[in-house]
Amino acid sequence: MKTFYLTTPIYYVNARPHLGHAYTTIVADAIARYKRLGGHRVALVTGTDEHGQKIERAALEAGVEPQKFVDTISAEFRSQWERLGLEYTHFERTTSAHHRKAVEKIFQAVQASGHIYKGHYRGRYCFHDEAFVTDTGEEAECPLCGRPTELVEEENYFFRLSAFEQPLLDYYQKHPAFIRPETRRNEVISFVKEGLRDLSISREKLKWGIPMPGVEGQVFYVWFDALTSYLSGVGYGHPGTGEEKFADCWPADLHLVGKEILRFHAVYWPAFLMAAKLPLPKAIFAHGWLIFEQDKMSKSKGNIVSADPLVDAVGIDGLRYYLMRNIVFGQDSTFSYAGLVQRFNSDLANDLGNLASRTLAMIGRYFKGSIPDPGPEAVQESREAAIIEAAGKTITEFQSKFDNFEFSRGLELVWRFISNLNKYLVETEPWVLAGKEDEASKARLATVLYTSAEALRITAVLLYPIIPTAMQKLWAQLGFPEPLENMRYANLAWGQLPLAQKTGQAEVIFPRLDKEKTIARLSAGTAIGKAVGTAAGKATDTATRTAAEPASKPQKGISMPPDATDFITIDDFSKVDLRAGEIKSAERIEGATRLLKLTVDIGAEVRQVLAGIAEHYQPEDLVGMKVVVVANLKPRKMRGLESQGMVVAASVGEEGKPVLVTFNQDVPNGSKLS
RNA sequence: GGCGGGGUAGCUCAGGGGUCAGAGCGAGGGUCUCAUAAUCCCUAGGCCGUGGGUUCGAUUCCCACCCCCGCUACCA
Repeated sequence: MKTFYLTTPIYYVNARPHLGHAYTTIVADAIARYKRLGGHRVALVTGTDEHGQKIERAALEAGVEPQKFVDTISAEFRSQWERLGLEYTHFERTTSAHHRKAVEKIFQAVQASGHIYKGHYRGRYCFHDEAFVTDTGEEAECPLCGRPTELVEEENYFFRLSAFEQPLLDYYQKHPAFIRPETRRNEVISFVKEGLRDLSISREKLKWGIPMPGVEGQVFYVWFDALTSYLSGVGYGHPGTGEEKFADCWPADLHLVGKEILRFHAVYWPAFLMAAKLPLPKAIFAHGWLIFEQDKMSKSKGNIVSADPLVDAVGIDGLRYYLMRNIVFGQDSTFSYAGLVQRFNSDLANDLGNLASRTLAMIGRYFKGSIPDPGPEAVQESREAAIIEAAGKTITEFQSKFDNFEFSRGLELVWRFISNLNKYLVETEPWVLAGKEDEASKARLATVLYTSAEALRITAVLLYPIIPTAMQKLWAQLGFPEPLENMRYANLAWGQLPLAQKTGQAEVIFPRLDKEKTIARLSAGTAIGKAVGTAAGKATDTATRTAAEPASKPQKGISMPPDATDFITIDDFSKVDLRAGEIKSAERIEGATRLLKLTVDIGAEVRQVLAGIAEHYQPEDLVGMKVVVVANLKPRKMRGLESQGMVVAASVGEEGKPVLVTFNQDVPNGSKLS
């Protein structure tokens, strides 16, 4: 059988590893373990994407060579995975020598098939975001930052993406499971149907990249370089043994990506591969984002959640379980400390942990810690038959859910089984049986505790991919000397718990957490970036969206009170020219749901100001209202209209409902606030 | 604007033309005592977004509307 090969994205090193990165990688690790128990050899490649202008610049600002800069951050990713106990077979770096060979090789293959040509790239460019801006008119502003863009032109090499429109559509059609979830697949198809433009794959002005072979002064542009890591990670372009490994692994069985980079994986990547005459990956799964509780954590303040404090609070398995169980894989999910702690207590501590604890305690007490003999079938009752049947069903259905990426559903099934067992113990009352002297009761007691222990054994095997450490502990407590990871689902069936096996040392596997205290502790110490200053710390500031990045939107809501390092001086404050103004007119803007166009009299002049308050204010209610205007804010165009300032409003609640600031007595228009 | 997804109990969601619309969590009450003050049992009376239509009957089908979200290309 071919090795099951899956990948995480290779993470861009302009941001330190955070919970979003950890999420993707944890899922990948869980799938890898699951596949191993399913009898597959598994290759899991993760890594870091280390080229590009952002990196070049961040290194410059940090005062180090780019290579040194990326070495530092890349190492942080590896140490993060180590702290999380994540196992991968290869960590690819795009600055490695063999990756460079792989990029050259695939480029030559694509070139040989005639899909590369030299052309001129002409477009508007935002220097701040280092982004090319398309589909905009003259003097367009950057959609990301609002700053003006400049027209640039350079000679580039292009990939003839347009030639792959139909082949891609055909491929999607023939392989319905290629892009998942379904809704993402629809998006990709509709994107491709609108027509594909050729893609420039090289850059002239960029220095920090892989040089294009045979061409002076051009380096590969991001995706041609980055995506190829999926090939170089399993030996593509490596001389010697690489060939063999590549043949065993490629095509990849699964690329796990965040939804924000799906298009590159579902359109560009297959097109590159088709052009290079390489087989296409079997599946690409785009997961959603973790949306952080906005009043507790705020990206704008730079305190993106790191996985480390979460692990300190609930353990690696607690975090893994939460992410796999609480999130419907593929969908966005709100992340909250309360949810994390609650899941831990109710599912892991109360249900599973307690079941293990009570079962093993009774076996210890009533049978001197040796697995009792359930006796002949005659002494068993319909209750046991029901448990046995439920176990069988759980084993098969759990796998069918997991095979279909429905992790939360699969776990739900296991917990239904666990719940059955807790109920079973209450109904059979082994502690009562233990107090009786007759033979029938003794036999019954043995049956009940065997049943419970055997059910735990099966549960441990099923749950190993999700909560490996805890299940290995349970495994040892059940008395098994060999590692749990050697088990195979194919052999998993009722009745394999060896009789008279001595159980191990009893120990609580999931100690219940004090909810209030844990949440308080988490709220106090989850920020990264500030406290952990290194030469590379600057990278956080330029963080852009990466896989599973939290909070894609500008943060609203109540942010944390500033700590001492956030103080500004009075001079800083006085840079902001705040003026009292009177709203003279207000009207809706066609096609805009949130924006209102206001004219505000600020004394010396009347300004046109656009405000995103249409959802909460009626235009007619605003006229005549005194408001506070930021008068020296750089004008910016929105919806084709220029906004010459902003009105100040409180941002209330999770939705950030705006409440305009006004005065409690009349003030002349133009009064300066200080 | 176009395309796609969605609006169901406090929360996260499932369901699907017809017995009282479901689950988990949370909350309230009760129970046992083997166990991690855990388990187990009972309780929640939710206009199933709004308005029409089809039908003996719609939350489930159709139409319109409102609201939310995603995609609509070269930051990664």
